[in-house]
Amino acid sequence: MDACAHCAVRESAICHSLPEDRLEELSRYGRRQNVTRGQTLLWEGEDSLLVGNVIDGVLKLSASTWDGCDQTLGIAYPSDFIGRPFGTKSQQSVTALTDAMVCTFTRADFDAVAQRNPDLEHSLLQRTLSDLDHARRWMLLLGQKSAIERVASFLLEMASRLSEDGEDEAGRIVFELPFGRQEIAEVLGLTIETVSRQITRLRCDGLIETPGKRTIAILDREELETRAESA
Amino acid sequence: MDACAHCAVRESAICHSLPEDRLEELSRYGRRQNVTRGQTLLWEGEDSLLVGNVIDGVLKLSASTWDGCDQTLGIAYPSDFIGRPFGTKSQQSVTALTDAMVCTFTRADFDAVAQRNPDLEHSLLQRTLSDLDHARRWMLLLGQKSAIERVASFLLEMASRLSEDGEDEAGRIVFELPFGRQEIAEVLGLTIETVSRQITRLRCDGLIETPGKRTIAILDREELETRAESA
DNA sequence: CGGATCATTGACTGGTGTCAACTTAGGTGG
DNA sequence: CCACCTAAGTTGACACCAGTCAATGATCCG
Repeated sequence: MDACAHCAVRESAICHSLPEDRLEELSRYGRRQNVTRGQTLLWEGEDSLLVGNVIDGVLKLSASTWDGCDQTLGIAYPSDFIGRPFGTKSQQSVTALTDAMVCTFTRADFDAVAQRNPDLEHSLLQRTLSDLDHARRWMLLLGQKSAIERVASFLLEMASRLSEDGEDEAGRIVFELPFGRQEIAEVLGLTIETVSRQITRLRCDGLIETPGKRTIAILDREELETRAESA
Repeated sequence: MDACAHCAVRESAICHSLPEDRLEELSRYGRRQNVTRGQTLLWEGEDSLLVGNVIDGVLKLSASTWDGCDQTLGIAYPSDFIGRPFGTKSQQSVTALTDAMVCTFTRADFDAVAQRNPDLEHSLLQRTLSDLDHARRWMLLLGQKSAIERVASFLLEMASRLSEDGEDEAGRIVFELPFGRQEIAEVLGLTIETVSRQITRLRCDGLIETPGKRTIAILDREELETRAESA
C-alpha cells in the first residue's frame, strides 16, 4: 500500500524521518484504523500490544485511582505517537475523545523496524523528550495552581492547539473543544462543578463567551493569560 | 582518560550501550564535576548548555510559578540522565539535593556523538520513555490524591529507591531521605505543615518511626500501601 | 550558653469537593 | 408540531481538607 505517501501526517509524524524505501517497509506492518468517540485502544496496566500514530482526531491518555477517579495524563493530536514501544505494560489507557483515525503497528513489528532505522528512533526520541517537557509543565499546574488558573491555562492551551485561523472579524479567538465538562475536569484534576463555576466566572468577567456547550470564544487573551498566572 | 571504564555507573547509565572504542570517543568530551548540595546546574528557561549523567548523589528537577512556589518535577539518582539534548531551553532547573558527582557534556558535543551512535540514542530513548511513564504516574498523584495518600506514596517510593538492604533485624525498612520537609512538600504539591502533620499521623498510627529528622523507618509496609491508595 | 535552622503543633480561614436542585439543549415519538 | 425524556451543564448550600499565620519545640554548632 502506498497510503503512507498520501498520509495526512506524512510530514509531521515520526515517519517523516524515513526515506521512501524505508517508509515502504514500515507501511507493510501498518494498519489504518478508525476509532469511534469513546472507544479505548489501550488499557492501563495491560500489555501495550500496539503502538501507532494519530492521523486524525483527538485522544486522551488517562489513569485512574483505586476508587475510580480518572486523571487525564496527556492529549494526543494528529501526528502524535501513542503506545509504549520497547516496554511491556502501558501505564495509561488511550481513549478517543472524538472519532479518530490512527495508524497502528504491533509493538513487536514497530520495535523491530525501529531497531533497524536509527532516524526513526531519533524522531521518536525528539517527540518523547517534548512529551516529557509537556507532562512536567502540566505537573506544575496540578501541583501548584488554583482552579481559576488551571481553567485559564487550559483554555489558552486549547486555543493554541485548536484555533488554526487566528481571530474572527470581532477579534475573538473561537474554537470547538473536543471535551465535555467532565473531561476538562479530568485534565485539570478538578471536579465538574468547579470547572463550570470558573468558566462562568470568566464569562461574567467578559474574558470569554460560550456560544455552544463545547464552543469557546476568547475575547481578552491578555487578561486570560494574567488569570492563568496569578490569582 | 579512562575514567569511564571504572565509572560507578558504567553499566547502568546510557553509556552502557557503547562498546569500548565508542566509549573512548564520548569520554573525550565528558567532564566529571562535583556539585555541592543546593547548587543549581541548569536554570529553568535558560538554554540547556549542558547535559550529562548522574554518577553519585541525588538531584531534583523543578519549576516555579510567577509567585515563587516551587514544584519538584522529577528526582535524578545515579545513572539517570539530566538536561535536554536536541533542544534549546531547559524547561526545568536541576539542583543538587545532596553533594553529588555528575559527568557532563556540552549539549553540542553530546548531540553530535549521539547522532553517530544509534545505540546511545536507543538507551536514551528507553530512559526517556520510562521517565515519561514515571512523570505521568506522578501526575495522577498530584491531580487526584489526598495529602495522606501523597505522603504514604512518597515514603514507599523513597523506600524502594533508597533502602538497598531489605529489612533490619526488627523487620523495619530504614532509610535516610535526601529531603528536608520543605523539599518533600515541593515534590508532593503540599505545604511543609501538611507534610509534617501527615508524617506525625503515620507515626502515631504506628506505621513508621522517625529516628532522625531525615530518617524514616517503615514498620508496617502493607498498611502504608493501603494508606497510599485509599483514605 | 545563645542563636540559627528546621520541624511540630495549634487556631483559624478559605477554596474546592460534595450533594442536590434546577436549567438548558437536543432528540424521539405521538 | 409539541410534549416528553434524557444527558449535560449550571447554580446553590454546606462541609471539610489543606493552606495560612503564629507560637513552640528540637537540634546543631559556634
